Amino acid sequence: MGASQPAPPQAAAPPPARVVTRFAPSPTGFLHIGGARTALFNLLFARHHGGDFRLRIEDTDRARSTEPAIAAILDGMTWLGLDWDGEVVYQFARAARHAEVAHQLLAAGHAYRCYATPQELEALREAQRAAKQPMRYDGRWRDRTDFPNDQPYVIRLKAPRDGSVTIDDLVQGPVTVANAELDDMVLLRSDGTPTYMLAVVVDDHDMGVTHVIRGDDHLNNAFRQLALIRAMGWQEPAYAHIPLIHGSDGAKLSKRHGALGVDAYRDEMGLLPEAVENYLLRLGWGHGDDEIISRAQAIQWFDLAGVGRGPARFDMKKLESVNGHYLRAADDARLVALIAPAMATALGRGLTDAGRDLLRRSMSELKKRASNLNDLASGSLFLLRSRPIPMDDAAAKLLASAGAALLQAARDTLAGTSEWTAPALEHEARGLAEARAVKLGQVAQPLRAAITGAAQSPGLFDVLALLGRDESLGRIDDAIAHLQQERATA
RNA sequence: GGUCCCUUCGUCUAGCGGUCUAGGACGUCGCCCUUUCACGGCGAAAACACGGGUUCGAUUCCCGUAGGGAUCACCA
Repeated sequence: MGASQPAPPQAAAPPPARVVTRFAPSPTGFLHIGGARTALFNLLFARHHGGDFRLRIEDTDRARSTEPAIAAILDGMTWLGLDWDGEVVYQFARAARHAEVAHQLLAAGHAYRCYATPQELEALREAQRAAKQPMRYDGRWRDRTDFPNDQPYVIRLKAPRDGSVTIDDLVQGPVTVANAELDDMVLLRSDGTPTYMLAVVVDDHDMGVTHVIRGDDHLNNAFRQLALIRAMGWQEPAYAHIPLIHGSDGAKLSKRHGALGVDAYRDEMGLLPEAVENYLLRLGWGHGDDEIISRAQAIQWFDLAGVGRGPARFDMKKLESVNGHYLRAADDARLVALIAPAMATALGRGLTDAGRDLLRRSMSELKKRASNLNDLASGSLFLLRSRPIPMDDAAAKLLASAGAALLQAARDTLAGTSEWTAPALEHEARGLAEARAVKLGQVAQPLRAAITGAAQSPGLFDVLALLGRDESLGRIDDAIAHLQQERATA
């Protein structure tokens, strides 16, 4: 600790404070996957300790902050169920309070006016760069009192110059930085607005934040923020700096591999929020061999000590796999509702109640064959198509090589079944295959093509049962008619 | 470049001095199930970055090297 550190405010231990964490995104873009994970960890930690999870929008940069970005962040948080406590705090609205603290520091002698111009500082940096010296403010106004009257000035923190500061980071462990490495940061700009460094510290303090959990790109900032906290004599929060997420190639996450808004994971990739949450939780944190972890279990198990110290790579394949798991576990009616819009678009018409009911009844089979909602929707389309349904190339080939005669025989056999159920239909089909001394597949594949328009589908007899007698027979008739017409024109 | 952080299968991770012939998951490959595709089941290949220490004993502790990352604004 530096010799010039002020004494801790209270020697007596304060009562065990209620844990308060916060997620503080700046609304310059959308809520990306890394931010979502940071928010998740903050939420889980707070809930684990029965505390509060707050949300603060860091919109002090007026030029870069936008309304749509704020809306997108709130939307993304809501979708993922990252429910925050209390009101959202907008940092810009607190600028007066921030300035007040800066002036308080100035009055107490913990801060000073600096009249160096931006050009002057740029020249300083240039000289340092040329001399291969570390680039930092040299404190030229730190002890001066000959202030010009009409010149603009900034307020800088008079930070300790000797000694060092150690942060016992809850993820990174003890990290020590010499005070000589830190320069006197700007608290209040010459236009009177607060800098980020000032704003975070004041807001965290005023919001009662006890644990600052954020990306490790802020680790270096923590030391300067701590100097400010100590100058004010405030209670120091605990810090936890979690590693950033990297792209699949190990480079910093970019548009190419995953650094999209979470809305893209929902709207474009068709992922379920609980799957994204589970994947994010496991990215950088583990609990033994557990992979599928519910929110309730996560709250019970989550701890900062379990967070890895190295950056993790984003792996879309695994996310899809986790999504597939949650898709299969999801409620059928919910899935129907989720894919209905996309299906209506593909079909060019809205879904009828009968159509929705058919989807719901088929869902247990459909969802086993999809790992995201897009595939689920496209894989379900054949059920709702209007006759005659379109054939893909594989299906057309299957029908052509089978021939109309076989289809007709199959149609007659199926039509003769006493009850239109999957077991009964399968029994009939097997009987036909046996009578013709062919494998079941010889009969089933052409039928599948006629019924679904594809070479792959859920179990054929389940589909027949689901579609019903009239629709099924009708589709087979369509295929037969098509084959005969082709032969006639050939 | 200065400072700080990190390093177990391709990827996410378990491991917190002997239980490691290093476990799980995704991916890959093979087999089974089977009317197709999936789901599911079984199995295989696949890792402690390197070099020094400390120790009776290092994946586990310490120090280097290499590699990776973060950060050095009147941005956040």
